[in-house]
Amino acid sequence: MTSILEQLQDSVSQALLSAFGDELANTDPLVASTNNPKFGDYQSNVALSLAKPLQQNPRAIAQTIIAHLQIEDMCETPTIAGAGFINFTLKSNYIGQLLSQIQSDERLGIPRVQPESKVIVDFSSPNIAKEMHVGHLRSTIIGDAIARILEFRGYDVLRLNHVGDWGTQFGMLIAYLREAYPQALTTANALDIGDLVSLYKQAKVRFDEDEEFKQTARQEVVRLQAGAEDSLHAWQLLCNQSRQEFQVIYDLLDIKLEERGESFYNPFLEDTVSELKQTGLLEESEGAMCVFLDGFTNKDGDPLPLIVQKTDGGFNYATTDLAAIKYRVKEDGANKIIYVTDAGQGNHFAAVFQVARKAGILPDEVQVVHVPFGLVLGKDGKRIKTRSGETVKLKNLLDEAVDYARTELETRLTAEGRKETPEFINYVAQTTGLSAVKYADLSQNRTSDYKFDFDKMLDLKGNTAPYLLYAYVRTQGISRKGNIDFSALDNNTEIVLKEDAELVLAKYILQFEEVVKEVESSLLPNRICLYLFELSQKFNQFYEQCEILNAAEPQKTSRLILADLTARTIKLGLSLLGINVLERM
RNA sequence: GGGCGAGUAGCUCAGUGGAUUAGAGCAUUUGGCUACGAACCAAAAGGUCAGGGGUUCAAAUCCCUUCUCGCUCACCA
Repeated sequence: MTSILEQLQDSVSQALLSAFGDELANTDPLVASTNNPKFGDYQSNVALSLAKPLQQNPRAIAQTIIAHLQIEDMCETPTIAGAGFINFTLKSNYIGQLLSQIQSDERLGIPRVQPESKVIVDFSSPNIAKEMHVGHLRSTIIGDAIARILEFRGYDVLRLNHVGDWGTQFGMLIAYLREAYPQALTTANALDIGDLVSLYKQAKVRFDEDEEFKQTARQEVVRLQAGAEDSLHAWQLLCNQSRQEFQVIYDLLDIKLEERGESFYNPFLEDTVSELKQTGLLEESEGAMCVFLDGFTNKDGDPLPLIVQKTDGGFNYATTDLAAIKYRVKEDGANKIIYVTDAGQGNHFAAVFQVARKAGILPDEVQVVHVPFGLVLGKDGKRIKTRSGETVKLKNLLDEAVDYARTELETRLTAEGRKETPEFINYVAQTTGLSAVKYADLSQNRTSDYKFDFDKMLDLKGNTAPYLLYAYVRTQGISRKGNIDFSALDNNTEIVLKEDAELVLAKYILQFEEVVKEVESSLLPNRICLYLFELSQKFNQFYEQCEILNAAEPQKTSRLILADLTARTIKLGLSLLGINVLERM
């Protein structure tokens, strides 16, 4: 289905064309929904912007546009307000028709993109031998939501987990274990992940303080990259152990990912560097092989390099990222590559993208997008640091969220005198708790820093997952109470919309398509959250004001359809965020 | 010092050029359960959109500038 917004845009564009000719063929019709119901449902501001080029009074222009508009089916006669705003009010029978259309469609009228194209979403990407922390949580939750949205829209999405299983940090750990806990390098699961984390910290301290150890660690990386068997074996053991830990989190959060770590690109690193050499971009500087960048300078104003081969001969993450781009373009056939990482890596990606373009590794027609997100701050507003100690353990965090939800649920059950099975309680607590964590993260604009606050995150009121879940539960309560099968509702009945609350809800349901399409390009899932929250509010108002089960026909069926469409929109919307609904809670 | 980002109600945040009155939620105050689940709804109160210039018929939004805060600036990722 073409969204109402798109229909109006097309109509206004057509009217501009027939009224003023071809010069206005590419003029943005400036249609948007109104921010105040007294101005109708949609508005176009195009007349004001045309006043100067056309040398006419904007109200006169608006009048001319209206005279050429052909939208009798959708709208009442448009009106002119203020300086020259054109206001559109949808006809209620047209709204009813649209609702009937989406009612019979599993996708609620939202089309798939044509033609299908391939998108890689690179997200989560924890580091081997380290525990996942809240920063990975953001990447994981946001990346998963973006992948789900694009999948729903019909893109061929490849979800890649670019795990940190290579590089200097790794040599550092193996070098340290070799001297401190050699058995860990030969025996599976000799240490648990918590030990590995603290050993990593110790190794890091030595690496920073002890020049000799630093050299040893770097040599270890080189040995690894050269394929030394004992190093590889140790590395494999550590990876497997970490992998099991990650999977616990992914299972809990219902995240599907294909692991393709940095090491995967190891065989291609040398070729990548020689390719750069052939293009003439490569230069040696202070012993390292670099490509100097445009627009990046150091303190003295000199150009900054992207280092692709270190003085010791080892490669680094820039090399890996370049090799990964090449592989993803040539082998995976990606049309677009999305990287979901923290905003601090903005410079790195800008540099890598620039070099990849220059070197011809990244063709013009392939899009690369860094999707940054803000820092994770503690409740005190200070950064929760990755490498310097105190991190929130993800598993504990998630468990705590579920426990909180369970306590709250049990209190409520007691207060209401309800008896539920332990299975029900566990399931509801788990869904509510994990949803709350995901939703708290997704409902904020991802570019801003994220203040990590248990109380706020687990608050069951306001713009939170439980509010939406509860709105959904209410819709299902209607069908239970009235013994009504929503899916069996007659979709040939004319939908009658008379009350304000009905109309407001109906129009808002129809805007979901616009929101999904907007998020598809902006990659800001918080827009979906905001929409779902407002939809739930409008439903609650409708629910409060309009009797449903005891209404007379044809109101009753119309209202049941509204309830069903609300429910399906919430369910679909939440599924795009990786959140499951509950029938009862 | 350079680059990037941020500064909107007591708190957490929406809002990437449009309308007398800048929006939510939380917290505060008040009202509503013998209609489908009150985890709800209704109402009140709360703002020189960091400051100053500019562009525009129209600026929280675009440009310039100052201030404050954060992230980042070659062999970690």
